[in-house]
Amino acid sequence: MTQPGPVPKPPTLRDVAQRAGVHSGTASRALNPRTRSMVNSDTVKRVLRAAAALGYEPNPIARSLRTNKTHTVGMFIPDVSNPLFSSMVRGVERVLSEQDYALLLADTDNSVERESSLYTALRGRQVDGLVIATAQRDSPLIDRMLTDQVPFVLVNRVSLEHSTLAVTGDEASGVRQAVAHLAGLGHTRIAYLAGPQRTSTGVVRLAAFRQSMLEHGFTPLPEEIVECASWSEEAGSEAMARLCAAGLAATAVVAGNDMIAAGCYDVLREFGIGCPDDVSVIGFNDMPFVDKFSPPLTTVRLPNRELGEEGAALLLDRMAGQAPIAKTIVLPVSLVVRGSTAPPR
Amino acid sequence: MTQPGPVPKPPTLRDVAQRAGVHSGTASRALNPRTRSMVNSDTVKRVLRAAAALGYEPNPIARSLRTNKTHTVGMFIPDVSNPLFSSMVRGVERVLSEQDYALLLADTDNSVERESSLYTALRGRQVDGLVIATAQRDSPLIDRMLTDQVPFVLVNRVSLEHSTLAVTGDEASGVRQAVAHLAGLGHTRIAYLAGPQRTSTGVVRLAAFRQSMLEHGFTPLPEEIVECASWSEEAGSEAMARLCAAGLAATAVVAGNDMIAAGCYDVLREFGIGCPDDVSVIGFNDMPFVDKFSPPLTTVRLPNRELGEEGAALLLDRMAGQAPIAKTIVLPVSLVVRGSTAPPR
DNA sequence: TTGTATGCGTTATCAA
DNA sequence: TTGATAACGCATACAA
Repeated sequence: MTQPGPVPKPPTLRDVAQRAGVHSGTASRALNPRTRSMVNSDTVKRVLRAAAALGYEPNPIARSLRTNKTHTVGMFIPDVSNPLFSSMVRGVERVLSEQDYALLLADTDNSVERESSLYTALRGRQVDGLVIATAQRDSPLIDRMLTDQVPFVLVNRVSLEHSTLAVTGDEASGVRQAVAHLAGLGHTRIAYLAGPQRTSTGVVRLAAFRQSMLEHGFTPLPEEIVECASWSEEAGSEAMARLCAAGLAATAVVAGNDMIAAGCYDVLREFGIGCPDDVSVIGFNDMPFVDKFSPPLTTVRLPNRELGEEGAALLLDRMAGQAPIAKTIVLPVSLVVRGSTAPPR
Repeated sequence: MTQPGPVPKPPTLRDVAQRAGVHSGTASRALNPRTRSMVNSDTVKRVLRAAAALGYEPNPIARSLRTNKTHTVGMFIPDVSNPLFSSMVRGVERVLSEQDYALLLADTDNSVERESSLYTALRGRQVDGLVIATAQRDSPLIDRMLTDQVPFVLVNRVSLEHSTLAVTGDEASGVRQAVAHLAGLGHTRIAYLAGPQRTSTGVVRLAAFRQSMLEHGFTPLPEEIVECASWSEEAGSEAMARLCAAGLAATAVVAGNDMIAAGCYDVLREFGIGCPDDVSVIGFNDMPFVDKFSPPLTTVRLPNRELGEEGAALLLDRMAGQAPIAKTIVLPVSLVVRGSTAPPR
């Protein structure tokens, strides 16, 4: 059994310098790839060898204090436990870790207050940049980042007020594909269960729906477009119930996302309305297990993980001064046709 | 339109001290609750006022350099995009942020090498502690943390070799409840689709299954216990197919987790075997949407978020020197009975 | 090409 | 109770 014993202090730059027989400044230059050219290649070799022998790792804290860079990126999301966002987190984390950046995660819980206090905390920790996947439209976050001049990129949302770096799925195309698919099946009366209009995604999708309907020459009745209180199953149920109560004449329903579609399923079953026999349903996001629904859900797949990856890459470029201040990357989305859509009868 | 303009440098301790007419050392003591008692209460007031006026925020980098504490905790998980883990992350993040700790997330992707290099990276960043939710049994991670004497807590797993801090669901009870439920319905031939035995969870659940069967006086045939290559739907399908190929005599199947159960569903359908009519199925985890399966999946619910919360709290205690070095907290689990289980016919 | 010196913003030690 | 001063480990401007 090994004794606990004190942990030996990690070697510092000076230890390395001493062992290599040079001064710490030289060791610093030799170790830093960017300044390495300033030093004799023999010396470089000696320093490198000494560093390796001692198992030297630069102390990022000290480095940060000196350089004002932390090699750390913060990410704001409403809720990690939502698969939609966790996929983005995964993408972000993956790209960052490849470049030796660390990810500081902040769950805002959809609270603007919490977002604000977390922002202060992250700023205090001197994150070099921020990935924003929260989409509350009334949040002052973007303004604050702009005045603080901290590099950031919006993921899965855009700003209507400012031009910024952003990576987003082609929401409009997704909605268009959904409507076109239904139209192709012969549907003409299509209802829409919109996500909350206080979120960026909510308004973008709804606008795209209206536009798509127009393009097909369909004119949805006002009561056939109902806004959900949140992106949840419960809100979806509630909205769908309202739709049914109003006397459902539509033969198809497009839901703002899969959660809402799931709520929709519940109400359909409750009312004894068959899917897809009586009404077709389309969701959004292609969340895990929606292919196991009965019937399996037709839905629009967003490249969430890629969204995160592209966002992180863009931010990294920006922080390196390689990217413009504003630029929007739009990633393609695809309709995944499953069993919840069929011709109207 | 406001001009970009340079961002004013944030005020430092010396700015505060100057404004309060004291020395920076005094200001430091006045600001720090722990040392505040050493300073005249009038002076404290002056300093506090000055700090507030300037909007002073201590620079955590400088503080860390001095104190060797970063107020940062790292978390290792196999995959954030798995709802199981993302719930834990949420729990951890929640508790940490309440105490002004930040969470550094590290996705190991089930790779021991990646885990190792991420560990080096996080150590370098001087995290004050670690939450470990990866469960590869052959990983040297625990040994390294032990020798490095970095505080850590295991979540959703235990170490068979060392005694450590750990928070886990009552896996054995979960399995027992599952088996008891099936036995109560009249099943006597129960098969088990085990998770990979290189994971801690995999072995714990399998052992519990064997034990539970024994307690009921049931003796599963060797071919009725099959190990899946991973915790995935595909692996579940494959294992279930093997079970069927061997001539399925069991009337019920317990799956190592919900993913495996989902794979099981696919094969059942393929073979034209009815669930729950011909065979009952039980999963593990109660993942989102398993209630939407057809039939809705009976499963064991683990308090994943609470696991994360308790883990973080325990780690915080430990880091404050308030918790013992080794202690296991076991959280209760519950069986959620849905449509995939019924009496055998 | 290398050495020297200084400072990043804090906390802690030692005097006063 | 307060002030002065020295680190913490690194990067860099300047000198040699």
